[in-house]
Amino acid sequence: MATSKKKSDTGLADSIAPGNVTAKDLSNMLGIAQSSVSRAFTPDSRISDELRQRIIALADEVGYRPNAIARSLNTKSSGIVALVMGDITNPFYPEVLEAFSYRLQKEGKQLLLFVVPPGRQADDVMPQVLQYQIDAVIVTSAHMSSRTADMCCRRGIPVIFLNRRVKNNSVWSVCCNNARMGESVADYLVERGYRRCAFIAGAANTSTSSDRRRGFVKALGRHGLTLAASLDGHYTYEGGYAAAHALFRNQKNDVDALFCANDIMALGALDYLKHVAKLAVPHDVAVVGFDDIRAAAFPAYNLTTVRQPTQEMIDVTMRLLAEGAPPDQAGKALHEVGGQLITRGTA
Amino acid sequence: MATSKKKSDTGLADSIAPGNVTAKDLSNMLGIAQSSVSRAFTPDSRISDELRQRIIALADEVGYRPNAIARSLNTKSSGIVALVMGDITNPFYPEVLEAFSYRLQKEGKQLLLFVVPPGRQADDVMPQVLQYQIDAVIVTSAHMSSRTADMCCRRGIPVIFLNRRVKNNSVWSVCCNNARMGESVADYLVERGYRRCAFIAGAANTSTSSDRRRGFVKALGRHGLTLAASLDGHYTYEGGYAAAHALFRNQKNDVDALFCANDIMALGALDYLKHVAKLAVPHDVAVVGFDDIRAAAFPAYNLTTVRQPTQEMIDVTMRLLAEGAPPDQAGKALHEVGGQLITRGTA
DNA sequence: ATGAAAGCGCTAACAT
DNA sequence: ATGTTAGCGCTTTCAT
Repeated sequence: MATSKKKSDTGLADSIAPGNVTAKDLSNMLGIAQSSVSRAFTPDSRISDELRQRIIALADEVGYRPNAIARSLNTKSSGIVALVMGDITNPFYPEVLEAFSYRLQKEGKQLLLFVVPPGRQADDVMPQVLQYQIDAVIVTSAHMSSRTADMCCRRGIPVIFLNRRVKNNSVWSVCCNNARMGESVADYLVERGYRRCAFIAGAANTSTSSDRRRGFVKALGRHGLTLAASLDGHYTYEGGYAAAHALFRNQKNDVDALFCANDIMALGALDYLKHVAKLAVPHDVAVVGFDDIRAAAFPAYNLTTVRQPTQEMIDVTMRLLAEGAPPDQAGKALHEVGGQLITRGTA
Repeated sequence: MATSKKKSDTGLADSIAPGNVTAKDLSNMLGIAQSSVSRAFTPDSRISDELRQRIIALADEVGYRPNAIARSLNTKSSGIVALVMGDITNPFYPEVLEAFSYRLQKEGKQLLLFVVPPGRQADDVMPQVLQYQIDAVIVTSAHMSSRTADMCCRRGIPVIFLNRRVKNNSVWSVCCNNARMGESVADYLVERGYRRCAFIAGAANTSTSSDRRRGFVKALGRHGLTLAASLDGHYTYEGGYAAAHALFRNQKNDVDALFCANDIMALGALDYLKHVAKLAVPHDVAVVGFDDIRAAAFPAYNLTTVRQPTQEMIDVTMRLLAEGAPPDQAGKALHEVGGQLITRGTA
């Protein structure tokens, strides 16, 4: 029981009080240079296979792993990607989050998450985020000022907007072809005989909502129609519900189809129409959403919607990250990937 | 326009090429010691108010913020809390995530998120996580071996299981009073006249599911009843749907009430019962869930369920983190907070 | 109260 | 291929 109580003294780590073995400890135990230990954990570094094996073996035995913080300090890259997300209440975003997490894990990167509270901006959290030598910032469903985006850019931190188009051309945007899909929805509804089509918008000022609306209106125009109504549903369930309420409370028949800028609003609208207004969907009124969240396929809703190509959007995002280049001034800062109309029971 | 192009040369940071101003730069500009800059950003440190003001003022002007990575390196604490989450598909967990994120933001801490893919364990990601000098690990809805938990503990990293009870007494558990609420559900169903009650379990081996079941069975026993059936629904929508299908496909009337170990299974069961089996809920069969996710209140489901006190659970978790102490050997490693039965239309 | 100097644990030149 | 030596940007003694 004569276990020595010395610590970091002889350089031989006590096997009884492990926890934080360092590269120095390891090198002492093996009688080699500390830098060799570092090399053993650096791919493509000049070190003999034999030495690397010995180092790794001992490392496994004593539970050594390089300290990522120390590494980050001199490489100036932490291996951490920040994801700034508003509106996590919308089930679409947890789906994005899940996919993103898997993707980053595969690349050995970490995911630092910020949920932006309703009514606040991504800007508020950025100063904090930037203290961590983040490799990149992905902003989704949240607003960030050009000023802040530029600040990141100047620090060499790429900023990518996912599911938001942004004017600022020091950042990338990755989106679904929203306007085009808006057109598809209009074409589909008109083809099915609907003529008095309304639009339930998401949050004001969001490109996704206005792009979808623009395409929708444009295609209606091609059929000689105009928008029967347009309300703001704030991208929330409650907003969709309230919009449907506003449109149908008087049983007036001005509207026979509802295109909602996202699914969660569509669910809210459906719940009002079916359970409160007691209308028959799609007979009395059709409803179409956008995103194709999981619940859209539940029998209770069975929602016709536009599927966002989440996986492809993330693939593009990761590719942009890997390239690391900021968008060229020329302008092509927007990447669009194609959505798909999924027809179910509501339209 | 004679802006000098020198950089980090005289020590005077160029105002045209900022990005990474360091404490050293700042101290040079002010003709003071770098350690004073550090002190200016350290609460309760010995520095005159006057000097601190000057430093902060300049820092704001040039956009200096202390490098969190460098700070972490010598304080050995990164200000980052890791959240390891399985099953993000269950809407309950995004709700937890949101609340947790807000809470950590309030304390100035960062949230590192890991989503554990289905079929894998939290153990797989822990070695990676530990490289980052994490302040604590919260595990929710995922399994982690005692071995891994002990490893964290030995490194001085507190591990807290949220919504999972665990035998290992080097970690804390924070749960709802699951067994008690299971009893409440049974009492409620029996009181409403249901006699042939089935249980749809979550993932096998999870304490939450078995605790809820145990309480449920116990209370049924008090009323002289036994469990009419018990199936595994794996805590998923599809699992709940499949379980209901298995129980009701033959229109046999062995069961008149279903207690599902979580809400998302209950939604699956409800969708099958109402839209496929065309049964009347709650007339033909009652359904009760657990969690009180947002969708439980949607008119399409209107689910009677047990509300988990998410906020309180997180409060307790944060308090444990602040205290930092590992559970005392004596055993009281489990914190239970009270749930609440929310009666709606399905039972 | 402030300055000087020694690390935190690693990576990245340099040597050899 | 390996060892030696400087840092990365801070915090923290230790002086003064």
